[in-house]
Amino acid sequence: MTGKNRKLQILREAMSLFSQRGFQGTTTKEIAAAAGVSEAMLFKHFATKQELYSAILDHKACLHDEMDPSQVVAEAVARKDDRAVFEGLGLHALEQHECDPEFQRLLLHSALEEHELARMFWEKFVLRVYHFLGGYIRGRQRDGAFIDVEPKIVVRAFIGMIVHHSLNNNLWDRDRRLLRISNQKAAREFTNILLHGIEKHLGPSHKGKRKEK
Amino acid sequence: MTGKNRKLQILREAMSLFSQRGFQGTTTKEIAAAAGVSEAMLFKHFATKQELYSAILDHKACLHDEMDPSQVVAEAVARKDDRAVFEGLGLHALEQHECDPEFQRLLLHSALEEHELARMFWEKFVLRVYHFLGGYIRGRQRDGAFIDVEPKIVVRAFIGMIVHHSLNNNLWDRDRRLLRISNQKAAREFTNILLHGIEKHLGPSHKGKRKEK
DNA sequence: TCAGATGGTAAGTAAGCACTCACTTTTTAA
DNA sequence: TTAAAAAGTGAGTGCTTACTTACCATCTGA
Repeated sequence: MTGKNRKLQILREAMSLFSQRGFQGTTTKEIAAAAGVSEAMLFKHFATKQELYSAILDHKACLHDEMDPSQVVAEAVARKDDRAVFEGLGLHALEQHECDPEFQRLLLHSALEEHELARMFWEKFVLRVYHFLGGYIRGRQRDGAFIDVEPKIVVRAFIGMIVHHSLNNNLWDRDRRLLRISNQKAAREFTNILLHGIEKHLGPSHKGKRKEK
Repeated sequence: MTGKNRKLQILREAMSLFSQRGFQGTTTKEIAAAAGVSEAMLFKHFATKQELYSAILDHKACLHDEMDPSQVVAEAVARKDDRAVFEGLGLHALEQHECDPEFQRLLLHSALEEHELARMFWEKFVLRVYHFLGGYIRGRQRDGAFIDVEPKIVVRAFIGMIVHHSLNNNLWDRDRRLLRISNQKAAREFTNILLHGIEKHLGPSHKGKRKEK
């Protein structure tokens, strides 16, 4: 097998094992065995175990440059179709998480271990999502379509529903004992809640709640 | 120092270190040093490192028997004050997380490492919250106060906002670069969103959205 | 045909790990 | 007062870890 390919294979196995057991919990012996080579070979490609972790970062970084949230729902944004914007973004995220659950685990491990990967993801991805979605919400507030809440709070609320749901699905409750719904339904219902809330709208002759001081 | 006290002290230091670095990432030497004793002393109190982890479980388990979600907002539930129920529960959770951030980290580590602690927390706490809050929502739906959504989905949405916000605050964005709001405000705003959504309610003469098929 | 690049390994090494043992000091209580 | 129990430790033990060394086998192109 060629050097390039072997290197990639080692990297993939390392990512898989790191995501399962964390950085400290994974031994170079295990990684080498999983990749079907000797430890010596592994250390020919990556001088240290740390370097393997950094390589993951490089490998994933390029992946996330294309992962631009604004692209996913560009058309819905243009049409100002709020439902399509939130539902589209939510569904996209849920499916991303579902088809690559390893990455979510890897991120969590790296956040707990305060690894660079977590910071990178934050800077390169999370900030951008907040900026993009926050901007959209601000625009719709100017249109008079949304109530006057700090957009960041709305973003946090929506991302919270989505991410928490994913985290439940592939960390806490993998066999879906508590809630088993399709990604489509989840995205639709969360969007519903975000846009309409759960109280029945009784028209303007409301029972005069909203005791906002 | 008496045996009981020393044992407790070792346990506390162990919890603190496990929450920072995980089970695998913490050495018995470090724990002993933090507790100000020799490793030999540590192993007199806990036969193995694993036993230390289990002891944490026992130590925290009793703590969470009193931590009954229904107690926190019992009075609001009786009054059917939806806002007070959700806001009260949310605020309680946020403050719990803020005053004991170690526990959240510990839980995450144990979930990733598939430790018993995570399963225990799930069974003893998460299930109960879902049951309690789900029941309340179902009741309010029967009252005609809430729209007809699967209550579990609403619970997941709300818990998602709260937990994700806490996770941001003490894992991803500890210096609150992205969003810095008080727990009160967070609980209030999330509750607002859950109950009312973010679209402006234009009364019944609505622009005929809701294209639900 | 053969030098050197390439892909690969068995067998180390030193440090670190969980855990033990033989032993000393302090406290307790009869 | 004293003996036993309790609190405590220094110096290991054997195993595992990240990483190295010295070496083998198979291509490749001049």
